[in-house]
Amino acid sequence: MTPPIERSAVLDDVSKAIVEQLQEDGRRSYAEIGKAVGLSETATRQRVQKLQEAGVLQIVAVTDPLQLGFARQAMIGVRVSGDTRVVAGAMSEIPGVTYVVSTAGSFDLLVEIVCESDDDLIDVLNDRIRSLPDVVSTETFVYLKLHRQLYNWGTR
Amino acid sequence: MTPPIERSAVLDDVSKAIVEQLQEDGRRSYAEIGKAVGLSETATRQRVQKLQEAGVLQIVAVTDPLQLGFARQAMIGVRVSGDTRVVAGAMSEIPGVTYVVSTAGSFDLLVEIVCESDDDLIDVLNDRIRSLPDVVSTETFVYLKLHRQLYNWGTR
DNA sequence: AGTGAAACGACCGTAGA
DNA sequence: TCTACGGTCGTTTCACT
Repeated sequence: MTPPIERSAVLDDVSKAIVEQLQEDGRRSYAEIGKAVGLSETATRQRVQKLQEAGVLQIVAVTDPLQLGFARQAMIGVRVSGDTRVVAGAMSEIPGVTYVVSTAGSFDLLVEIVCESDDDLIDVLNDRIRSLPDVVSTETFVYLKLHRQLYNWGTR
Repeated sequence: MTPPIERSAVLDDVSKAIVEQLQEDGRRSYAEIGKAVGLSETATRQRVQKLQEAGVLQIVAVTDPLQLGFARQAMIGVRVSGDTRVVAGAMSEIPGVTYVVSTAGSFDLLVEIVCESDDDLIDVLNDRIRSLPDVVSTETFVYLKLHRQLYNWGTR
């Protein structure tokens, strides 16, 4: 007898509803959220706290780079010789690097960069990324328009 | 005479400090933030409100896909014939698509997907992405490990 | 755009089912 | 793990600089 397939039991329906509320407004009061999901203020607060401690949920301020004067964004595909983890660690330390992920495919790493101008982008690419020992080659994809950016998936 | 170069005057130093506080904890009280940046609670709240209305700042819950049972993530490089904007719009509607950006380079679009399994990934890729009229070809980069993810850049 | 004060509401610990 | 409750603190409005 095989056990029934268990679907991500991390969040029950009530917690999902709570998270949805917080995705709309991260500062919504626990009392209001509780009213919406049918729970007391205390219980709501306890659930949110547990989710945060478990690292499932975090409530943070998110800013728009364009509005802060960072007009240039790009994704860099990187091919690496040797340990990708070491290179990934080095990449993560570079100012303006907002995203580093190891991948399977024709790139070993994908690295997202945010900067003020084309000149900054060239500087970072040459001085900080391509100059790293194990970086074999890179390919740059300059952002033209961000169409969609979701910080969450899986709650609705 | 040329005017002096103006550096993103959207945020003065005080507002930057406020945003930094909220990046650490999106629910930190305005009173506490005000104390840290040397402003009254009211003034602090007014500044945050203005930033939110201007779309510079938003305070939201961010969840970890892995902990919610979405074990498979991938970036898809897409080559498109015709209007990339139309294709980008169609991509944005696909469930599990968390990121869509138009790029200059050997891909026209970069699309990030979050799903539960390899089977789901194959389904989305074939049934939803590669089946779109103007999609010429795709290249998939399956995520092995997310090293760094910043939701902000430019405040510190 | 900022402060300060007063009324209100949210937050947070504790107690108990 | 939930509800109930009271003390404390944060939020909100308003009058004013």
